[in-house]
Amino acid sequence: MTEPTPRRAPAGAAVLREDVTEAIRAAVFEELAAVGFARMSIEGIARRAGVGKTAVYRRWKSKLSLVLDLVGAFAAQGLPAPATGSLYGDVRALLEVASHALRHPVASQVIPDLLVEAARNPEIAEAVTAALLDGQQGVVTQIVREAAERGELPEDTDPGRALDLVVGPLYWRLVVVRTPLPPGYVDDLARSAVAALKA
Amino acid sequence: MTEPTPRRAPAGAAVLREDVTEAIRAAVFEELAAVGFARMSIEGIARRAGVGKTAVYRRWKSKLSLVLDLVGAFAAQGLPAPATGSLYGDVRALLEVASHALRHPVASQVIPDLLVEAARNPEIAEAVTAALLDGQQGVVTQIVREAAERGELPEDTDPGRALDLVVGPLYWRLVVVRTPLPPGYVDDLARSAVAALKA
DNA sequence: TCACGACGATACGGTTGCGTTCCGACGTGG
DNA sequence: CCACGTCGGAACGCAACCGTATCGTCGTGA
Repeated sequence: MTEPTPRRAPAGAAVLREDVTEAIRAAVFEELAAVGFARMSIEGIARRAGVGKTAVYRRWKSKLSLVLDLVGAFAAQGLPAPATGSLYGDVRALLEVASHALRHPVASQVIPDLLVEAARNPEIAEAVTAALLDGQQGVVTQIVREAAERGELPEDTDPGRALDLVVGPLYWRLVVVRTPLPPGYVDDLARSAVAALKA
Repeated sequence: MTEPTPRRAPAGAAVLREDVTEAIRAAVFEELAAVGFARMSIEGIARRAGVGKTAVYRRWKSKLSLVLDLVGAFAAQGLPAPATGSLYGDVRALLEVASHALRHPVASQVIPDLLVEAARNPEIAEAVTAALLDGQQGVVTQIVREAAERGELPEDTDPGRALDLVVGPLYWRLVVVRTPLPPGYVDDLARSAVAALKA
């Protein structure tokens, strides 16, 4: 007489298993990309990760804290500021990194999804701001400051507006319009952004 | 003996009542802004509109067709193209209209929510594109063409990229960053966009 | 005048996810 | 060597919403 139901795989030990934790993390990103934060469920995450619901609840107390934790981990990474020696070079490098990130299929779904959710949930707003916006703002602020020191930009250039001019068009194109970028688009965009900043 | 439960209000006639239809429409926008498309339910709409679920199902067969119908109604309106006689004036007028729309609390929630949903649902994508993006693209295309005729822009200016440069920064600022606009921001942005286009 | 059909209300069975609680299996650290 | 605590799995009661059906009420158009 064989087992009527297939026996489950060997279980863990008296310590949270890191491979299980990692599987959950990965599943959250996939689920977030596939259905969005609003539709995402703990059951769906556990199903996708191939773990029990209990494994999730043992680590996080809710869907929100789970996502906040993951987003926070992103924030800790930080974003390296380019220092190419010219405003155009710096802007172009920043746009290159950003366009690479926003073309990633998971990121291009997750980021706007969380941004929309942030408009309804202050906790998400804070986490996303810290993870994405603050980093970009910091980089742009530094780029502007260095350009001002070189005399490429006026001293009183507003870094906030600079961020809008540099990142706004790319985000609009990649996330809102969602049309493929023609060759040389990022270069053209960097050129346009520099012209806009100097105006 | 009085009524144990309060009797319901007088009911309708053998024709779909327009006031009920309108109440549902309004409730959909409010619900869409409050909880988003993903979380929105027919029951919630009926509750908010103060009507029975049947009144909704009598008009639309699903949440999706309901939203598609409403979005489609927006598309029909069309967007007037400014003709101020100068590229700066036209761009400024367009940004003025757009910033006014995106500052409306309902629109600033509903539009990005539907755009995110559009990335997952082709039907929503088509409706939103027709309702919002095509209109804006058309206006920008005309503005660019007229500016080219005046010699303000090169003949080969790409209208698609022009839309990115004009609308992108404003959308980023109002919908993504969600920071209040300083005085004169739209004027500065129009100036910057014109400089970017000419570069 | 009166049949028709929309109205709100209510109830139905079904589905999904919630958060919790068991369970037996299992491996690690004391 | 063995107690501890995690493992996946299963089931729990609860809540919300689905889409449909059936009420009695009531206004309109023929």
